Amino acid sequence: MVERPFHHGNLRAELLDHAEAVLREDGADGVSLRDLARRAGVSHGAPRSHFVDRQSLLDALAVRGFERLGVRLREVGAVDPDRAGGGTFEAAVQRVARAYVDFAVRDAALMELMFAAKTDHADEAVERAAEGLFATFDELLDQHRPDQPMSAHDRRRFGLLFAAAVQGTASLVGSRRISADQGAALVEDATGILVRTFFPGS
Amino acid sequence: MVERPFHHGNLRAELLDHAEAVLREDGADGVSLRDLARRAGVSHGAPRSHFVDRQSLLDALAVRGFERLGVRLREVGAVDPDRAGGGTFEAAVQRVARAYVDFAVRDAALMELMFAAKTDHADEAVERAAEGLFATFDELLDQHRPDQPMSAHDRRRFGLLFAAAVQGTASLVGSRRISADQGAALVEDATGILVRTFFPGS
DNA sequence: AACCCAAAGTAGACGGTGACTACTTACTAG
DNA sequence: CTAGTAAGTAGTCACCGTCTACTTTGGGTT
Repeated sequence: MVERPFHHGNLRAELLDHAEAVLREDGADGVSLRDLARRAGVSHGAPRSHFVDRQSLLDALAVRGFERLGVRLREVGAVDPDRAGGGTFEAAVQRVARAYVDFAVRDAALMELMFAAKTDHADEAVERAAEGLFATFDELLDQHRPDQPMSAHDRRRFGLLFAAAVQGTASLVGSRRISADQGAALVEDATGILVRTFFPGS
Repeated sequence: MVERPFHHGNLRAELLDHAEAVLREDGADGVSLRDLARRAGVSHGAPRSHFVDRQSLLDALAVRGFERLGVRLREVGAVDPDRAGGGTFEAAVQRVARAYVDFAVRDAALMELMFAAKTDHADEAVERAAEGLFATFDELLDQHRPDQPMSAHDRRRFGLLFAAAVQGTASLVGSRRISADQGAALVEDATGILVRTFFPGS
């Protein structure tokens, strides 16, 4: 790391890292390309080599967010009989729901970026990343109890209902309309209702 | 309305009207105090007499949004036996849910403002307006069928679950993760499940 | 009627920002 | 060795939010 006259290679990632920190601290409005350049010790025009736009920087943050959230949900969502706290399908869904809301609490501003209302047409990479997250939901649902098969129609319903429940709770918590604790209880309640509705036998 | 050298009285409302239009057209980022002043035919410093901040203008928009949404939901939420399309409790809840999502579709950017992730402490007026909306939910629930009384605990649960469902759907639709039609079907499904869970007899 | 005073609007300035352009440096493939 | 390209620099421009000092307006007070 000796005296690099020109930055060498990882500026894009460094900018995104700083941006993530600023985002957590001051929200999306606090994210300025010039400030990020300053933090990276680079001229104010340098970010333009990696992001044509300020919006494209924010989009890249959103993509990262979707990926990070997806990884976290997959970590937590496996139906593992040996896992402490229950290896049932419902337990796995509960863990995913809880992790989703936790993510929204910790990174409320990032979450807002990921689910921002698009006036003009959205960035393609963001859309792909979002679809990837929904695909992760579907993977999770494929772990349901094989003795109670789910029709394709019902799996789709469950996926959407689950997404609405966790996203709604995330939105309410992120905007401080309810507390983080209330959010945790709420999403647990909602998930329980969903599981009992689709798997009455449990 | 003849030749008013100084604007006379309704500038605040006019600014908010223009702001609402710009918000719908270009999103919150497109709302500029100077631009609004220009549209109102007023000097660039004039808005400062009514809004100390750009943020305070946006907060006022959010308050207006909560009020408008509340009015709409009350219009639609009465359990009226004579109403076409069903005077049952479930029908009323369905209409409210549908109106909520419709609002989010039509005014996605405004909705985003209303449920923005607050980094610093929120505006007091916005919080009051938001609480007013939740109070409207509670009013609606008080119309439930008297032959199946609801405990205070369950009413609270229902209110939060309903809020999460409609807000989650609104968020998914507003961010174009699902289409408006999918959102309408989704929120209907969710509401149906909620009603059947809390009023199994229906 | 004269005065005062607060509210509302004007005008100018300052620093910060996103975006654009022309230029330079470093690296790499042929 | 060299040509070409990706990455970074530096300067400029228009716009914006905010601050300050000043002016206009109109309603009460005495």
